[in-house]
Amino acid sequence: MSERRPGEIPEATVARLAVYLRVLTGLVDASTVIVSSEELAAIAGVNSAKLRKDLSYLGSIGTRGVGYDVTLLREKIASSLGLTQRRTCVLVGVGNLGHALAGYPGFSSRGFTFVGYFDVDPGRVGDPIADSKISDISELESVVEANGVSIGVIATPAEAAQTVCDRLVDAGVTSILNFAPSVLAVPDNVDVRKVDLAAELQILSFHEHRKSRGPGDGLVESVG
Amino acid sequence: MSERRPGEIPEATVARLAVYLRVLTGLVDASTVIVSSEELAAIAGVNSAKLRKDLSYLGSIGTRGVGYDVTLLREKIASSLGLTQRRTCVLVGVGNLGHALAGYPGFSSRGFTFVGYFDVDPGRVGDPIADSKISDISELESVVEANGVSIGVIATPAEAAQTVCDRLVDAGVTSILNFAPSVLAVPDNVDVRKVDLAAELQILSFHEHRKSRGPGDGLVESVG
DNA sequence: AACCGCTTGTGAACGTAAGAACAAAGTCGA
DNA sequence: TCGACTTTGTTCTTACGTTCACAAGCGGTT
Repeated sequence: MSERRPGEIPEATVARLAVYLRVLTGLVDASTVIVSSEELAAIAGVNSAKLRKDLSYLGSIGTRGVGYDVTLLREKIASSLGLTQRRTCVLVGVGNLGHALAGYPGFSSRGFTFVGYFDVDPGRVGDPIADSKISDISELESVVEANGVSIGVIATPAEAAQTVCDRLVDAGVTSILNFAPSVLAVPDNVDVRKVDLAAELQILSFHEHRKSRGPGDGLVESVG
Repeated sequence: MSERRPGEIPEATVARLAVYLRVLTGLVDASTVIVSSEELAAIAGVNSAKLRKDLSYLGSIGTRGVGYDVTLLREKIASSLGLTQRRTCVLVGVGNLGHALAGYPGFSSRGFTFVGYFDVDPGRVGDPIADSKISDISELESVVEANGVSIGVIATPAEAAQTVCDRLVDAGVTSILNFAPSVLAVPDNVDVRKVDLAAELQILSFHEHRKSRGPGDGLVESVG
């Protein structure tokens, strides 16, 4: 039992592959040719055994006694993540955060092309954004369908997120990155990842709280 | 074995508590008084057994046969996350993303007070930002120490992140939220959470790739 | 060609998390 | 006051993820 089909990569591993990819790109830029799992793991901030196991899901890439060919490994990871083809995306909700995302250099440099930026606010429509212009939300479906967009990024207020999500899914989008603080309901074939900024701070707050109580005593506070 | 000390809440649970908290705040606004684990789980998008187990770490809060008192539960979660006291934060790196974060309403409304916004660029210093002004990075330490800042948010380019991180830690910050695409090295007593925007898209890309190959065949691509 | 040292790839042990199922404990109605 | 009904809190099972430890395999050296 628990035989993993070839090509089946665990979720936790996928998330780390993206990190390894970034680190490897840095190594390529530094003209590094070979890297050992120990070195790579140290840079990526993980255990070297974990790194080797992660990479083993992609096949036998390294050379025993030597290490990994940096360029080859980077290509293997990129191909596993499906980054050999550019992917088209749309962004919905162009407030502060939406603007920041549109200007984020990491997206286009990593193979993601934004083919549309949408907002409901007529006052914003037509405004320039990242060498393009903000479009009215009514054009969402036609742009998605015309460009075969597979990824939608939602940066609207929480109230609008589910409606936008439904429209994206109906238009054919099968992956969604959600920055709105709300839980999205989607069909099974659609993947959602959420980035919850306030939640991140709250999680840190929890750890601060725990530290300030001192580790080891759990029942300090009187609830009365 | 594996007895968990009272007050020891699993990481996975902590992350979800923040979600429950947000949902509960919505219910309070809607004047809901009582909610069952089934209802709450549905809204939060989780399994109801998981939700009950999560809440059980906070003690026995619900009433069998009835459900949970919405207000009480919200207070319990807030207190567990250490949100009963306001926490002071600083933001370093005021580019596009930094501005968006500074303007994000979810932070101050949830008990986080930003007492400083810093940047290295002299051209930006003094610019207004979120009813405050951008300060020069040289003032970082004094502001952190004067305000007992516990949380630092890094929104600088990748190259600057580790240096900024070191300075924050030296000044006494014990929790860091990192938006820069880089791995931060910190002492054991410091918590780091990272938000890697490009990685999020890459993870979605992986799932798109997997879907397009069709589920079930793992060895389609010829490697030669 | 045979050996030695190094690093990978992996099997097995451990720990954490998720989900099903049920006993405990409360409310409400008669 | 008693019993039926509802929903929590928890136990147990299964799955997933991490880490250790080492055999397998490769390059360099003699």
